Amino acid sequence: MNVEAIIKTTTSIPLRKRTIIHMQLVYNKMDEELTGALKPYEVSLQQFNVLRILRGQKGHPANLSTLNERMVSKMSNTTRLVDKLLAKGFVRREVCAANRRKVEIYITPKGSAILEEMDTAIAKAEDVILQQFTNPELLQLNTLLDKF
Amino acid sequence: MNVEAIIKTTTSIPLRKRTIIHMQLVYNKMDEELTGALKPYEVSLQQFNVLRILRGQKGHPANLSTLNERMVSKMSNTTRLVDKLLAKGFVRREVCAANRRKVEIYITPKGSAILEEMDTAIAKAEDVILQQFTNPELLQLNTLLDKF
DNA sequence: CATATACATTTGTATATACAATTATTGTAA
DNA sequence: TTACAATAATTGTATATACAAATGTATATG
Repeated sequence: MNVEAIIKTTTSIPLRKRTIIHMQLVYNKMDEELTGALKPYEVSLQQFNVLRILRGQKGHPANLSTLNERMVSKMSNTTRLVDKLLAKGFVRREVCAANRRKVEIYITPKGSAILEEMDTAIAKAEDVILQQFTNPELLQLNTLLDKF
Repeated sequence: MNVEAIIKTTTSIPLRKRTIIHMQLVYNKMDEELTGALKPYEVSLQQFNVLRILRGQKGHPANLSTLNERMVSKMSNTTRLVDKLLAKGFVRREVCAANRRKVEIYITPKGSAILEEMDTAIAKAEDVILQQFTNPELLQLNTLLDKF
């Protein structure tokens, strides 16, 4: 990926600015690839992320604030995101008996099944995104990203 | 930035998946910092980007498709983005005389003045974002990002 | 016990963006 | 020249997201 070619500029960009633009370009590319992989399932990356979190609960329910904490991209409206998953039958939502302010959200068997298919699609997309990288390079990249 | 701590997971994430999540987290953090820097000026990152492109034209106009080509994050509705800059008096829009399908967009003196202020704010935000990096590390990071 | 405060989620509203269809203009080929 | 295709921008509409206010429930304090 050549930054200057993509944003069609001839003048050279200072290193710091270039780094930030670079990150944005890579993110856009990644996002496009991942979102595309999920398109057949008609779920967004955010919705996929929530389903994965719910699976990680291994039968235990999660409430909205827990979901929010664990989401890769926090958002201000998890209620409506869960509404969409609910409409598709991928999750179940109940009022928490012990504390009726809370809700308990579970992934359904239907949600689990579709999630497994999505996993495969996402894994493929990840391979495409990272195809140029060797393992040591990925480690190196992670080390650098830790500095942010 | 510790990925596992941020998304509050105890299980270890495979390197490839971790890299992608890492990129998303860094992007979110960057975006928050940059958007925050622009908040006092009530422009979005996208609008800032367009103003910068227009300045780069050095008096020459840009039409919508040119803007779209050069934007860091492409979008499907540059018309309305320019509408907002127009409403603030930061740009001027004219029908191209040579080809009346095209429009010619110029940055106004008011837009240029405010853009200079934004530059300062953005430069500060960039410093905050990259404060942990040495120059060689930034070069190394750019080299790795090129692989995407 | 009554009242105030904190908590968890939901709802209203404004704004942003994506995608498709439409309009207007220009270029091209029979 | 006329008809058709290509180009450039705009508009309509649906969906997404942010932010603030509202709702309902639980906890703490006098």
